[in-house]
Order: sequence, then C-alpha cells, then structure tokens
Amino acid sequence: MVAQSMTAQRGLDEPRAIATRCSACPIRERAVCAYCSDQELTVLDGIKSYRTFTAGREILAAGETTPFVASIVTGVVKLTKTLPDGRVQIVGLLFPSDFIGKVRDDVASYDAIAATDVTLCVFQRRPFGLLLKNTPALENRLLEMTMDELDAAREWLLVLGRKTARERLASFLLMFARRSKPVDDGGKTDAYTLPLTRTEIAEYLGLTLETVSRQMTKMRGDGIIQFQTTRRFHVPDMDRLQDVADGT
Amino acid sequence: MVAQSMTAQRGLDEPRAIATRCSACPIRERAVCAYCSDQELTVLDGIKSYRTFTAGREILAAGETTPFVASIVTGVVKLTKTLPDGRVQIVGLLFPSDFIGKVRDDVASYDAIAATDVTLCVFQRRPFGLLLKNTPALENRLLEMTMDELDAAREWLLVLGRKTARERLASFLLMFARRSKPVDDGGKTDAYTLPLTRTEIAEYLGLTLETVSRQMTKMRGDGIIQFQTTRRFHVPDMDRLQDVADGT
DNA sequence: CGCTTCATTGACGACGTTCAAGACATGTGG
DNA sequence: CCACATGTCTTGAACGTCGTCAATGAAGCG
Repeated sequence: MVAQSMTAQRGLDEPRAIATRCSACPIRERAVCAYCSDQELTVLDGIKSYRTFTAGREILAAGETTPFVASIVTGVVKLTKTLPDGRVQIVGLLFPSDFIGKVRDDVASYDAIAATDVTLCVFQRRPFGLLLKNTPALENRLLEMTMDELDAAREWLLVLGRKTARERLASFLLMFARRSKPVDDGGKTDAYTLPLTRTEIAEYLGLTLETVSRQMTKMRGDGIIQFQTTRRFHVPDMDRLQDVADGT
Repeated sequence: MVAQSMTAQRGLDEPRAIATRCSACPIRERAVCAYCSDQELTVLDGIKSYRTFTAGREILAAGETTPFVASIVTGVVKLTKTLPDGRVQIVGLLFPSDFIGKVRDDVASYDAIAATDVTLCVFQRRPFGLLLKNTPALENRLLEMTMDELDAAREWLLVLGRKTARERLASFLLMFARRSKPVDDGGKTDAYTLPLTRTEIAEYLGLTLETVSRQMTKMRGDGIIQFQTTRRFHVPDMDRLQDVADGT
C-alpha cells in the first residue's frame, strides 16, 4: 500500500527497460565500475544480476549478514539508524550510481530501505570481494566513492550539529537539487520532485515533520521556493537558497 | 601560550622518542601501512618524514591545497567546519594510527587542528598517490580505514540528529574510552584523560559549553562518571554509561 | 464514497541557548 | 610568597526554538 501510493508520486525513476549489458548501462560512467576496461566489465557482467525493490521495502537490515553489495541503477535508497526507543535518523541518502553495502564486514550497521521504487545491479558479496582484490580499477573507484560519501557525511554533521531548522531545510533542498536531475515541467523552468515524505525529510534533518512542514510554508511565503504540488518544487534563485542554507 | 597550557593537561601523548624506522613504529599494526610487506615499507620509509604540531596549531586549512597526507603517530587531531557567522562543528576526531588528508582531491573541505601536541608521519601527497596506485596493500588498508571512518561519521549523525544532551555526552565519553588507552591512575581502576576542553566537546556534540558542563555535573551526581580533575574521569560501570548513551 | 496516508496549522511546554556572574586553577611579575 | 592576570569551568536566570499533542484539510485508492 505504502509502496504503491509512493510510486505514484515518485517521479525520479520512471520504470523503464533495464540494460542487461554493462555497455548500455545508464550509470556506467559514474558507478563503481566506471574505471573498468571492457574486459573487466565482461567479468563483472558474469556475476551481476538485477533486482528491484518497491518503495518502502527493506534492502539491508542492521545487524544482519548481507549476502550482496550493489550499485543503484534507478531510484533512491535511504540508510537509517534506529535507537532502542524508536527514534530514527537517516544517515545517508543514495542516488543512482551510488554503492550499497560493506565489502569486508558482513554485517550492516544500518538499515537500507528503498525510498522510491529501486533497481539495483547486484553482486554477491564474496565474488565481488575477490574481484575487488584483483582489479585495481574497481578498488580505485570504490575508494574514491567512499571518500566522497565520507565528505558528504561530514558536511551533514555540520548541518545536524549547528544549523537551524530553516537552514537545515534549505541545505536539504540544495543537496537534493544538486544530486538529482531536474524534471522539465513543460515551462521555461526546472522543477524537482522530492523522493521523500515530510516524515522522511524530518528523519534526515534531525527534526520533526511538523517543523519541516512549518519551515516549508515559511520558505514558500518568503519566495525562496515555489511548490507545484507538495512534492514538486521550483527554486527561482539558487544563490538565495544557498544563502539561507549558510545562514548568511 | 594556549598550546603550553594544554600541553600540561594533555596526558594522552607524552612526548617521547619517535621511531624513525617503520619496523619500530608504534602504529605499525593499524596505520595505513599495516598490510605492507617489509619491502614495501622500505619504499614508504624513503618518502616519509616526521612533523610535530603543538596543541592548537593548524595542520590543514579548508579550501587550501594540501601538500601532504599523514598518519597520526601520537596525539589527537580535530577536523572542524565553520559557518560564515562563526558557528563551529567538529566533524571528526582522529587518534593515533588514523589517516589525515585527501589523496586525490587537493583541497580539504575542513580544517585539521592539533587538539593536543601531535606527531605525524608525513608523506608528500603526489608520491604517496603514485605509490598507492601500485601498492594494493596500501590501497586495501586505506579503503578499509575510510569505510571505518564513514561508519563512525554515520554513527555520529545519529548522535547529532536524535540524541539529547545527556545521551550525547554519554556517547562521547563512551567513544573516547573505546578509542583511547586508559591511564593507570595507580589504583585498581582505569582513568581516562580528555584531550578536549569543554568548548571543544561542545563543538563535537553540537551543544554549548554550558550545556556540556551542566550534563557533566549531573552525570557525576548520578554516579555515572567520577572526576579526578576536570579532565580526568573514571567510569565505574561501562554498561550503565552505554545505557545512558542509548537512552534506555 | 469512505478509508488511509500525507500534510498543514495551532496551542502549549520543555530542552537547550544566551547572557551574566563567580569559582577555580595555573602561570607571571613584583 | 603574594597579587594579579588569564583561561577554564561551573552555576544561575530568562528567553526562544523546536517538540509534543491535537485537530483539520487534502489527496490517492479501493
């Protein structure tokens, strides 16, 4: 139910024919396999398979042994941590070409959940781990991507540790606009469609959904953002949004 | 002056003779070179040098080109990000054997500052980058360490996003106790010496120094921790501290 | 057309911040 | 050795932002 209602508003990843050959893969240029030669690609081709998860489905569970790692082909995945009393924090948001899963550790320290319908390019963990050792191109890229994730996580520490609700929301919209492609809304402007509910945005920002909602309303009133629907928004002036995010 | 007053209370890293040969290095087993063979080590030996920074000194500056990367031999380094209006957040705390600096990007996205007196094993960035490409043992370990840092950063996102002041402080003390060696205080118990001021702890926890101080006092009153000095503390029951950190 | 989920808005209260004063420790110079 | 300065830490009181509780509205789906 949840999955289907979300599918309708998802917007980011229209279901589409999925490439079975790496050479035709939409994330070929930026995924973990980006630096692989055609020859290395054929090896990868042999151990990969595609899996889809409907919105809301659990992909990996914290504390459990994970049998696979994967690249995100389409959709958005959220990584969450939960306190014993149920408080939830989203600790990572993964977009197409991003990599899911630990290579060495077999237990995940967070849940991975499909925020939208998701298509993954899946590798069994063991074979992938072995391949990684013998394929510098693969390991180079994975190191690069992991470092980028670390940078992003540290940027978010600043957001959660020091920014106000308004600044957090602006930071989120900005981050999202940068990492997702705009949807052409038929007019002369670009619009973005949020893959998350207000609750999920709150979980990402360390706030409550009420506070997120209030700040959305306020920013709309200030002309910082414009809403076509509750999920679809347009930013008239990115620099101005950036200023809000930086508290300047 | 600041540096010297801090040196007096530092406690973590008494100045000591520093190994010049890798085989005698105190962090040999856990640093980025951990998986290197003796042969590979001799190559590293050739491009390394030691540098010391007194407490408070800047090691790397955000936005500036960094000429080197390094392993921490002794001391504690804090990574900080600063908002335009001066708000500061510590986004990482590095201990002996941890690795500093970007290998690929030449500009840092945060400041690195010596929290105590620090000794680094420094490598020029270019030669190290080249060596990294040709030395799987080095790259394997760096990938592993980067993934661990990412895990730690995500754990901290939960702390900053969802935990109360009390829970944050407990999480910090716990983390610190785990990553640093206890100081034998001559009795039957282990004591830990904090390498950070109250202000710095607050910068790490997304709080103010007053809130940190109040929570310290309260936890002492509750018998969760005992203070020998303002910097030196003892934990009678780690499990109890863990419960406080988890909000249970 | 009713059910469910999602989003908005309001009233009130709590937790942490801000502002301020004072205590404590350490180092310096007379 | 004491007076004084400096940096650190503690404690108090008032304030404000955000969380909690609650009601209402809007949208999609059976």
